[in-house]
Amino acid sequence: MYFCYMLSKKTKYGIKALTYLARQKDKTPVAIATISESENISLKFLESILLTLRKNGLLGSKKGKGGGYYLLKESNEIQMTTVMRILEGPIAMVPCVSLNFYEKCDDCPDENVCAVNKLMVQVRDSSLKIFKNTTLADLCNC
Amino acid sequence: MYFCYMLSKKTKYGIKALTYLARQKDKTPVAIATISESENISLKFLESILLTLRKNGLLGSKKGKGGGYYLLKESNEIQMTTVMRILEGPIAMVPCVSLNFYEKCDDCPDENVCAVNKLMVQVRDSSLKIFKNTTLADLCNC
DNA sequence: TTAAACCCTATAGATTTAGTAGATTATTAA
DNA sequence: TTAATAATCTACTAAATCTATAGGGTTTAA
Repeated sequence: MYFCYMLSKKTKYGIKALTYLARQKDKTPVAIATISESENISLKFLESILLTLRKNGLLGSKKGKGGGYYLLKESNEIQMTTVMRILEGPIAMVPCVSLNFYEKCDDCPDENVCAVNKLMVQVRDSSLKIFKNTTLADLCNC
Repeated sequence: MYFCYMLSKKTKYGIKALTYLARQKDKTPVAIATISESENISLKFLESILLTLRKNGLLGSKKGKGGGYYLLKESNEIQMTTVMRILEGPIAMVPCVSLNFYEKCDDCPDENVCAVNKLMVQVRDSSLKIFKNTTLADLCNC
């Protein structure tokens, strides 16, 4: 059985890594290898994930000995909408329903009559609400 | 920009075809080609979609001249949970969160502490609620 | 005889999930 | 000051899987 609109491992691992960093007491850098071992994530894959999180302003990094990654904000200031948009892309399941990345369907003459649009608008709104009201702090058990 | 946990065209087309059939006054069979032209869906693709909907008990079919597909139930009796599960697969975005197709993640030692699990349970519940409370009739503007 | 569903196979292209190899940078120890 | 070390960063490659069709032939009923 295939899970069709499935969460990618990229996002899954990214969230796990972020919560790992959120559980740290201070903001001293944590090496990729440390997170990789603790969370059972392929090192090189995690490397690329943390890089995109850094490039999108969620993480800071320090090179060289004693280096690693650290959160740039407090964990209760990081909404899951931000995380999801960076790692997974738009929240909407159809482009014609996306707030930030709207695209018209070429097969659909009128969105206001489209059943798919009507249904997915609701799904988008409810998911968005959850992602907005949940922060990293809510997820990291601390 | 890629939509990562995107709705497949299979599901999209399937929902459109179902609402097309729901809008018919009587239950006389409608040919695939008719739906295909009206909804701008590739004929052969639609063929396979309608076939799976029939095999899963949503549609009836009639072969030969004047044949086609028709709804087996009233449109207000067809929940979108059923449609989504047939076309798209499990509602959950992660196997470890699925009600009907649960699978443990091999990387995750304890689901009760897992941030991804915690978040996705909420998303599953809210999506499920929408799909359960929406029927074909709600979507077909009639 | 014709029009329709049915069934099987193949496939280009995209995406995901990595793996491999090496470059660059910063710290630390000699 | 220099060399070693440890870390991030960059770029290429590749297997596996999934999507969205296309083609062609068979069966059934009017």
